Amino acid sequence: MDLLTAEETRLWHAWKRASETVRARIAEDINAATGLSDPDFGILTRLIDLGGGTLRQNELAASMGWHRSRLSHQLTRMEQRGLLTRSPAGGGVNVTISQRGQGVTAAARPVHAAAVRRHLSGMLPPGDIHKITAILENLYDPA
Amino acid sequence: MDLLTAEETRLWHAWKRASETVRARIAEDINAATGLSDPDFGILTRLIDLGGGTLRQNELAASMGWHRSRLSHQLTRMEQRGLLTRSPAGGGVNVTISQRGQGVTAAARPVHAAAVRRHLSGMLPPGDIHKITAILENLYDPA
DNA sequence: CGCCTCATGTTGTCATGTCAACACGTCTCG
DNA sequence: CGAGACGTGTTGACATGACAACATGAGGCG
Repeated sequence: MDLLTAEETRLWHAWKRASETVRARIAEDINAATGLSDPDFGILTRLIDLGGGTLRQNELAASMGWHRSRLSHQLTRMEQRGLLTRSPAGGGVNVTISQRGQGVTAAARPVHAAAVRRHLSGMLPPGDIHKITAILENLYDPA
Repeated sequence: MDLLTAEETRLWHAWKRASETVRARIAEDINAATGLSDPDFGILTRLIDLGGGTLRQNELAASMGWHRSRLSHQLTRMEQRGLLTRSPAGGGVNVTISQRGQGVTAAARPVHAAAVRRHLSGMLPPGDIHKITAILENLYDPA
């Protein structure tokens, strides 16, 4: 068949609308409470959780699933706002969270947790969460 | 509890990654085949499917779930590329798809259908599609 | 008519995201 | 050592998206 069936179209529209809406709602909660954007928060938490405060720019990009240039632009903006610092390190660059970055991240975590529950996990059938997670993971990285 | 459990964090990461990846893959298929971006395609199909080729800018914005300024910017770019025209119409503006716009949209539809199947519906457990659609719809517009 | 209000778009500014071109080390191999 | 190849980042140009300020015209009401 050439075109989408009504059921497929409905799935496609629901997917797009849900993706945009959930992302926007959670981002807005975090931003209202802390001034961090969604990309800001993702980077800062990875610096702490994966690197104890410091990561090679390279590894950071891989863990975010981002291209180098995207990360470079984002880090430039975040560095200007004093959330982190960059320093050359043997064939690469180390990214280190600043004190201000640590404080803001600590403040953002519970807000983020509440937002994820309110706008995402709390809206899903409780018994299906594990299965849904597996389906989502398979979408972007098929087994 | 203050912070997310490991299971919740996994869901959140999977959600974000899947949202971005699926959107990007489908958009890239359409763009490679026709030069249209995802917003381009959304607007052109709505002009045809909802208005038979012409819609008030107002209605177009509502059907996309967009703010006026976003639509205005997008239409400016699309008008410059000859995909549509704008003309004042009693207290508003009529947006009309051009012939070129119609041709490109017709070419894009089967590509879009194939992309949705390859990157989204085809990756889901077949028996669960209806349930997943309902879950997604409930996410952005709770019953 | 003259003024006000509201709906509708437009515009400017900035953040975000994508892509291609470039810069700069390190490493290998001659 | 020295010339490339490669890995790693940076930069510039542009598309997209969010938000606020402004322009404009239609309607309502004196």
